[in-house]
Amino acid sequence: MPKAASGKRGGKEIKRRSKKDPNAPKRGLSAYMFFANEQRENVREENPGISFGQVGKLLGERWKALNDKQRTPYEAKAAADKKRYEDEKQAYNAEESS
DNA sequence: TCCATGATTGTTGGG
DNA sequence: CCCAACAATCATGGA
Repeated sequence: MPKAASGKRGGKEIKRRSKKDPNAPKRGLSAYMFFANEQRENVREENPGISFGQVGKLLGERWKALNDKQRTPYEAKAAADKKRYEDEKQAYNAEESS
């Protein structure tokens, strides 16, 4: 029964679905997004010519290689971005009432 | 009330 | 143009 295993996010069958809502209040970015934004340059700089597969995986590895304190700045960004989403959500809620 | 799921975010690089 | 691993997220809804 491939239906998630309770607490843990079960699988990895993720497939982005364009938009399903009218104004689609997109969520905020994730800490990893901000981390990638900065590391992408660094990682790619140390590995010039590597494909995304290498960068992507490598990126994720060092992402966790950081300490919670190091992720803080990224998480902070994610939190700020989330707020951004809240705003969209509000507009979405307001507009929703036709 | 609680859980789970879905939708989304961004990187690179290529078919 | 879209997807692919990588990670987080976290708000919403369905029971």
